[in-house]
Amino acid sequence: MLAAAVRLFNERGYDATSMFDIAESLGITKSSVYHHISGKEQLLQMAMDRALDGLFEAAGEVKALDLPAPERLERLVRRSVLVLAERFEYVTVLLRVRGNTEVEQHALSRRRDFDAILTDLVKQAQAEGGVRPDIDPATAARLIFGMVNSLTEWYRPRTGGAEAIADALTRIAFEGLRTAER
Amino acid sequence: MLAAAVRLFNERGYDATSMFDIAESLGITKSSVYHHISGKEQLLQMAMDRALDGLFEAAGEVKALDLPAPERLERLVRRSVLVLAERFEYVTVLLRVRGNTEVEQHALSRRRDFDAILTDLVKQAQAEGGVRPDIDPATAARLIFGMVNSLTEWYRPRTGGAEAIADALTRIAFEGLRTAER
DNA sequence: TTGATTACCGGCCGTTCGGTCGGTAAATAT
DNA sequence: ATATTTACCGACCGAACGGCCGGTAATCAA
Repeated sequence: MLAAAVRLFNERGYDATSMFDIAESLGITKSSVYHHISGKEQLLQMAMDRALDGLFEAAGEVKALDLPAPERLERLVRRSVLVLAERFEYVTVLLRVRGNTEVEQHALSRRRDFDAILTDLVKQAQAEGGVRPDIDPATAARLIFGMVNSLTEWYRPRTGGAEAIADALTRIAFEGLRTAER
Repeated sequence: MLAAAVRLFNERGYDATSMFDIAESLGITKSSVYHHISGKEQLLQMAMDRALDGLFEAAGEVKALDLPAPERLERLVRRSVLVLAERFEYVTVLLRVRGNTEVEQHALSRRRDFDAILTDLVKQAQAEGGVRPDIDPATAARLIFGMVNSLTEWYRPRTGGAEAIADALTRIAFEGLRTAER
């Protein structure tokens, strides 16, 4: 049921999806939906938590690695792409909330926490050398993860391996588009 | 009035913004709003057009330049950042629509046209050399512009020059985060 | 077999929304 | 001074929404 709801949220947007729509897509009535969940917001909450848990899990694993910071940064970028691909629809929901309700604001708060972890990792990588120090760490972190998050706009899980995308993305992020000579 | 509406759209989302909200923020009544415009969707339409016109204008100007493709690509990326900063709220609205109505689908169609222009430019740049050929042009175009578009998520026009952001972004996009040696 | 739990349903309620309509007051033109 | 256009308003409408309630049918435990 969560899956059905999330699919509709992404198709039409959270606000534009009615409880009737969700019920209809499951072949039951609206009343029956309320037998299983407490309300529309709970579905949103569950979806966002699923996405956030995946991201923090990835961050935790990478943190535990005994590697130089630039290496850890690259791993986290790559892992984030894979989490996004795995939990695609949930992450898509997460990245669209505007903070209108308390539930949404709590999710935004967790996103900011994740952001802080990233910024810190970039900062470390710059300090250790291996990542260019001429870009503000917070800006770099946001740009790189802006690129990652933009996947929700066009990537479709069916299309093919998330690894190929992760490769292309990390290559651009760390080596850039420009070829060495010309 | 368009500016007031767009501000609210971005604060709470298009669906969550009522015509009453818009009227209230202008100090007039809902009925008065309808004296000036035909409906809520027209406001959305106008906002999205303002954003799209800016982007296509930038694309047209860059196309007219007598420069190698990689150079034109970099200019377009930079110009896009500046357009996004200039027409920030309008672009933000544009990048949030899901295609629920005909008006929205028309905007999405124009976005796809812009995307095609970009992909083509990347392809040319790869053919001329100067941009790494080992990444699918469509993927590269989407990732780079995903990074650009992600600015709507955190950039705030007040904060400071858009040029600084444009510098950081093009540096990452073309040269990458990694330093040459370490 | 019986009792309880679980899944489901039709019908309803209060609210909010986008939009309309008839009419008034101010500004502008003649 | 008068006519016309422009800006605005209060009251209202039908539709859609999230959610609730009382009740029924199926499932399952004893």
